[in-house]
Amino acid sequence: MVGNTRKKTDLNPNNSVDCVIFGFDFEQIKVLLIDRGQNLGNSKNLRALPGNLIYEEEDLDEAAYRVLEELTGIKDIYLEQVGAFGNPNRVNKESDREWLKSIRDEPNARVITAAYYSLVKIDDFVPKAHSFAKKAEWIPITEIEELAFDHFEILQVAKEKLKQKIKIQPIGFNLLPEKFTLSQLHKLYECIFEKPLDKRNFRRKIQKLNILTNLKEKQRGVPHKPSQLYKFNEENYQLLT
Amino acid sequence: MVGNTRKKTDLNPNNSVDCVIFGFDFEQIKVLLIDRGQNLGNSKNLRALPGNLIYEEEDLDEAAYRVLEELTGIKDIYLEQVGAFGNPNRVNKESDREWLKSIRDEPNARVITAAYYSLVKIDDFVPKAHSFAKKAEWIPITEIEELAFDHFEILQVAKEKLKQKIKIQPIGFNLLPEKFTLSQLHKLYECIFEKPLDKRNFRRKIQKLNILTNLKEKQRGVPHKPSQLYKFNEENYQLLT
DNA sequence: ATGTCAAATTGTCTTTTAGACACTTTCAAA
DNA sequence: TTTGAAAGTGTCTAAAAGACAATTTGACAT
Repeated sequence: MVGNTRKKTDLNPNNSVDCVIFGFDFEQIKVLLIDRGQNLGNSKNLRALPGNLIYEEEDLDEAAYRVLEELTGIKDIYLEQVGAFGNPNRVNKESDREWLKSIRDEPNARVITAAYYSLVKIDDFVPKAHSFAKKAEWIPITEIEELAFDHFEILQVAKEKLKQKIKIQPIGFNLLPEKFTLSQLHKLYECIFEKPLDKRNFRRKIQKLNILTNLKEKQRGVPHKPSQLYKFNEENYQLLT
Repeated sequence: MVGNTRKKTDLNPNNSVDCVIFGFDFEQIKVLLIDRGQNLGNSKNLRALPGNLIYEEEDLDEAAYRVLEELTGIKDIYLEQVGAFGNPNRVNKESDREWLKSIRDEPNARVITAAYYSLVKIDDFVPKAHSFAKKAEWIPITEIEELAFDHFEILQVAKEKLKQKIKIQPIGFNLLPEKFTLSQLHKLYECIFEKPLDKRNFRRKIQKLNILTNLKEKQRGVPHKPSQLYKFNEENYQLLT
């Protein structure tokens, strides 16, 4: 699917994709959320997952990649489908209805969404003052209590799928920069599983996978013993399959 | 959602559910498929997964339960979502287009489907000569090579999800009658994993779960040592969580 | 130069789980 | 009573998971 000659009327008014974009800042897991900038008298200005209607001639995965690129400019992102969400009431909050009226041609259409989650190196998308600022923000996952539509529910399911997936496949590297330390990887796993993991056992287990390359290079400028830097070894990883 | 006063015009022309219904006859895994009864000159009469458009006011899960009940008469079935499938070309086979023309008001609509799989006691639905016969049949999964639409792909994904799920949760009981033997359960797991499993190791593992009740009752009329009968122990199972 | 702080790094022992492996028992039918 | 066919059963080994604490290293302050 190429070209940007699509018109708004090529949109499928009944189907959307929504993306749970996970990031990691070495301290906590964050999720990229949209601030819709509503100032409604009574109801809260709830944030939302980035998402949009799909085009009539567009595959679902394709639409998810498109939405992510439109929002963050990032291509070749790690993406997994979470599932389909189609509760007829998913759109019934007053503030959500208001918002749809302002952006959709058919604000009352019943919309079924295909949810995805993606893992992103957090520095690849820094909300800037003049771009999306006030529109897209990294929010710590622990601070998210309520979202627009059924997005909070989607987030919970996505979190669960991520936990399951990372037990089976070492996809965590998608959340880290090229060079990282074992402590950072360790912290990442603790954040995902939401519980402490024994340092020695974790290191043993991850090293046995044989998918880390020691860069023979050390952290610099830290006020304590500097850590070895590693990178993800794509070739060895492929051999596992 | 109650009442059967829905009209055909209440259907959402863009969204459907499709169900992979697994059964087990103590020998192999079977899937309940629809014979669309097409006699087309050139192309094959491909079978399809049971599925249908959803109603505008219907939840996805609800629609899956409805489709299953309409087809089999079975309620309270084990159901899991597989995911959303929305390739714009999923409907492009000639025979599929023909068929849609014969049953849909908007045969050219782009349809995104939410796929589910369900586990069924095979005797709960016996296709009979005068009911669905020639319309719905149990087909051994190993014999399925091609299906209508993208249903073969959906089947593959459903199979994979089932494999993953049953490693974590003992959902296999949904495929067996009230009373069953350990050998039958063993055979079931072998069929799902598509490989032989050691008898003693399997028995040890399943018994340690402590979710089987020995009925102190034996198989009768078999020309060999009769087997103990067991039932699934719901209470102990709940305690595991 | 020396000491202190903070995080990095490392190994052993125990428990649990997975996997390989073969003989005896029990009923029905001949 | 013999035979056939599947049921039932235990041990040993290997691998994985989990608990647990002391030493090392560089930056910085003194």
